[in-house]
Amino acid sequence: MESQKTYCYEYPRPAVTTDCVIFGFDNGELKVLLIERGIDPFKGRWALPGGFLQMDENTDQCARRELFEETGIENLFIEQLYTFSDVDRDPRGRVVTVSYYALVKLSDYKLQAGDDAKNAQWFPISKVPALAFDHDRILRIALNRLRGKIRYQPIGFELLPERFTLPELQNLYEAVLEMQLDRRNFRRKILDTELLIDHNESVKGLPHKGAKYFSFNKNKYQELSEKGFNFEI
Amino acid sequence: MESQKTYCYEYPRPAVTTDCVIFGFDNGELKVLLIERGIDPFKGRWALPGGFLQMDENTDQCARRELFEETGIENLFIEQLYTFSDVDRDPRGRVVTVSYYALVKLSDYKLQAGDDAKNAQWFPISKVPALAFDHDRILRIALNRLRGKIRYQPIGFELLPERFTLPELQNLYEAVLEMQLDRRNFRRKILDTELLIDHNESVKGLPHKGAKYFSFNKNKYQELSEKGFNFEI
DNA sequence: TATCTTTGCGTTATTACGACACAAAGATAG
DNA sequence: CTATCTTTGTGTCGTAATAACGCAAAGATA
Repeated sequence: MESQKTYCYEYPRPAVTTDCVIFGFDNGELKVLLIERGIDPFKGRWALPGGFLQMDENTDQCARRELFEETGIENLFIEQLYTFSDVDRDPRGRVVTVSYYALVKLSDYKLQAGDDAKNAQWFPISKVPALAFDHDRILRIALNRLRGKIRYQPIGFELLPERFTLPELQNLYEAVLEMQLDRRNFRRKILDTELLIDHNESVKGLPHKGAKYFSFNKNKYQELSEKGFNFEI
Repeated sequence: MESQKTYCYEYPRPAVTTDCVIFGFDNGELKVLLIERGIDPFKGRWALPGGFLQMDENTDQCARRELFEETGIENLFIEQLYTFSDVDRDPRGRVVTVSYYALVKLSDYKLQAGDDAKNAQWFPISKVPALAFDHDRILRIALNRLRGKIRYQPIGFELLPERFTLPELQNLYEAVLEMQLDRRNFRRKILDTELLIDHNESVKGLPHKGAKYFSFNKNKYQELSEKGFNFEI
């Protein structure tokens, strides 16, 4: 039985999808969430979560919806990345994809990823297998964007729990940027922005001095941004 | 007579277009190329040049094609900007547009713009009228991108003739960034990059000292980029 | 009480940057 | 021929940002 094709147009149209590169930070490693494809094409291969644009939503809403459907994650940092439109990028036919990248506080969602019927898994960036479609390329571009952006916008905090220590923050930066930073200079730069709230409480139970907890002062950042302040590491 | 609708799909699909913000620099002013719409919707209003994606081209190719068809301009700097997909952005129906911005050496194309059947015109940024569709928003975002990018990538040269003087280059930066720069510090920063080729020839026929001609050393920039060099003004 | 590891705070040398002074070039006016 | 005018081209100098590094304090263990 042939499927009904009820939506007709004067000129041919590509299908439009969104794909999302979801970054998380855990165990000192930058990770990305991938989904194992259950159907052809690329059955059994890992791919970025994504899906088709519906007629009553824009691509931002589509990306958030797909993300929620496939992982249960809501209300996270998400930003448009790039639109991929090569003629042969999908063997099923002409598909244009608007890609996004998202940052997840992994501490909040550790349990839910993989709960879904679909097989979802966090991969350390260095251990990502060959992906379906042109998703390797999308991931590479997302990574470059993240590396560029984390230096001059305070998006790193989106990857950490609400409360974090300076060594944790530095580990995050070192993992994302793949370079070593001087502990004392990093500390000074971050604290001089006055964007961290000091909780005057330290990590306990370690065999050495525990670091103090901080959290990011979002309100103050917005104030300062409006006055022309620029975050930079 | 109803038009034939011969392209049918199982699910509804948006139309996909590209729109392009074309910047030029002339007479000390940053300008943008607009096209007067000859048909509804927004008949008589000014809009960004653009058109529908064809099935045998990607959006980059589409943007370049449309640009050539409407203005005769070829082989210029062009870069994807952002994809706009709000449900109501086009009164004719669901249209997703992949926007681009382009930089033109106006000196090369002064004559051709406006040659076309369509009415094309260069507008100084400060004198752009209210545009059709959401093109105001696209222009605003393009301008922000240009302002951000010109500071850390040598794209300003794409707006100048092959040979230019340092005062001309500075005028360009001041027009784009809308701020005054110190002549001597600007000079030092630019020359210290060693990316300019000195032609040892000066502007003649002025009632004062003429500035020396330079041109941008594209090869050297690519060399240096690969070694991790970063341009910055 | 000594030891060990990590955090937290400081200093110093070097470099980058902004503000500014002044000479040189090329034309014009007397 | 000389004075003048405008713009280009070069140098200096004080301040601010940055990188490199020393050392004490905290918190646990032996």
